[in-house]
Amino acid sequence: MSQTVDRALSILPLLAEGPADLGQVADRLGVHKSTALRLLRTLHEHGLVHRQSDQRYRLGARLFALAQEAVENLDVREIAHPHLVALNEKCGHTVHLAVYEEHEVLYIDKVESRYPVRMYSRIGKPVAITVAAVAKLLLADLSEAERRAVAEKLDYPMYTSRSTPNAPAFLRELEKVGEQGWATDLGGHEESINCVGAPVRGADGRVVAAMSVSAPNVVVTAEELLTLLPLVRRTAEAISRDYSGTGPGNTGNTGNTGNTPQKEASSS
Amino acid sequence: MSQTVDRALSILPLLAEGPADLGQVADRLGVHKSTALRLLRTLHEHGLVHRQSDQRYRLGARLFALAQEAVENLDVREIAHPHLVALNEKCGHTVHLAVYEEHEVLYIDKVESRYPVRMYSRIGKPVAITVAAVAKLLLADLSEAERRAVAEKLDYPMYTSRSTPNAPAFLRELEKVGEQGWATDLGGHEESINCVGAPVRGADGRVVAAMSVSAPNVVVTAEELLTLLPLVRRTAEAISRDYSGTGPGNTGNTGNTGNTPQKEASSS
DNA sequence: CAAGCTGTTGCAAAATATGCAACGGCCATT
DNA sequence: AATGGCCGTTGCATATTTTGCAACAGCTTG
Repeated sequence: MSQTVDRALSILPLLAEGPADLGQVADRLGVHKSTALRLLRTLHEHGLVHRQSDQRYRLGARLFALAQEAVENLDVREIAHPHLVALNEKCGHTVHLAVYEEHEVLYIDKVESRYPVRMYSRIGKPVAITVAAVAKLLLADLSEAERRAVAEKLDYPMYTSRSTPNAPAFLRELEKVGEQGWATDLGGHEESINCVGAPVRGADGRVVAAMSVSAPNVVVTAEELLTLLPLVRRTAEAISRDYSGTGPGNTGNTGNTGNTPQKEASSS
Repeated sequence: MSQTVDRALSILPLLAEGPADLGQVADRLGVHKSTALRLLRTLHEHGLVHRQSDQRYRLGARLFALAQEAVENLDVREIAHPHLVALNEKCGHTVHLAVYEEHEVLYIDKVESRYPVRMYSRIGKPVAITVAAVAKLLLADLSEAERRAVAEKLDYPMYTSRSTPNAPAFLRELEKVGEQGWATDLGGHEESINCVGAPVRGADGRVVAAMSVSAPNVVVTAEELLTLLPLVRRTAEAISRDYSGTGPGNTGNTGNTGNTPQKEASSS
């Protein structure tokens, strides 16, 4: 809609691949060097782009800070967090919270396992959408038309032999998940890791987030993990109740507009 | 330099404070609603902004993904990571890696403590710059003029009674840190948490990153933590050697330009 | 039922971004 | 040591793009 802004924003994913110099940016944008320079300068002023010692550009610090602030202001996350911690204290495994947005599912919170074996995942990282328990829960709540549309646009990488192979299988799985109200991922992403998840619902009954407990085979078998299902579901329902209490169905924040409260702090 | 882009980017920090509707955005930008609409649309197309169910806008998912990709492509981080893990395995405490950029210090990697007591901090989060050991290390390497300039622009919040109180004290501390080649934070940020850190240097001897080990009093006393200093310094030097080996002094990446390799995966 | 609010579109005026060409610094080459 | 080439940078005139306006549409509120 706005050409200038469009071009400027196209620089960001480009730099996410790695540092680039002015010429490379201009080429890939298909614009004159001077134009690219001015766009980069504007991005630089806003801290979204940083110029390193060799004069090349890469993504800047403010980007992290923004993403950070954004995720901390998500009210579902705020409400869910203590529940996730409590769940982790009970079972000891890794707990995740995820949301669906714009054809992507991404983690917005995580409580690390107490066991020495940990799994790789990170807040903000897009989820393996075709296999993750949280992804199934979130997609299962979409209308059938939307599900179909999404399912057909996806790739179905075979992470393991138990990964969801194709769109029909995925749609069947989503239907099942939608009916039973919970989901699993049994070695569909990494051979040795299993997950059990449950949905968090708003006041209108729609799924606004999904949570899951994950653990590797070496700690508990899939069957043992499944015994946690009632606990997981109860936790998800507790979050849903808390969440429905605050804002009626939507994603309204707590009302802090205009100033940025620093509620928690970090340490060296 | 580019007004349109400038305005569009100004929307991001605004939304970081919390969701806002069209009118609010237009007002705070000082532009007509239709203008704000078109800017928001462009941001939306790029996924930087998301429209929630109540029609209000907030920061979008792609922002997280971008920040994520960016941090994973930082070569210092990539090189340092195995060393940090190894250090964590030896001592069991939380290990941090941080860089300085554009008047901010921020964490770019973290290995969690193996002890049940953990500390709050998150990758991408700006560091408490006046007290953190890593911040002292990074700022100590700036020229005296820069140090002075930075120190005078800072706030000096008294997190605890042992926080750095003002600019002169901070500058003295930086001088000391620069000379001795290591730094501490003994309860300056949170009363019960101590840190020891050491600098990572590039081939030209300049400090490119800083690492630290942090532990709460309840696990080890400050004196015990200080016995780890040689180990921390050796680790930092090992990282420096690895880092200097790759690119001569700069922040060159590994050469993956044009395609985005998916080297690691997440799980539900 | 009407009034007010919010978001949305088409259009003409005007401000803005664009590409060009020329300059300057830097490194590598001859 | 000198030169050639490369990359980033600037001023300027052209014209493309954005902007604000005014009117419309959809929704909730009085």
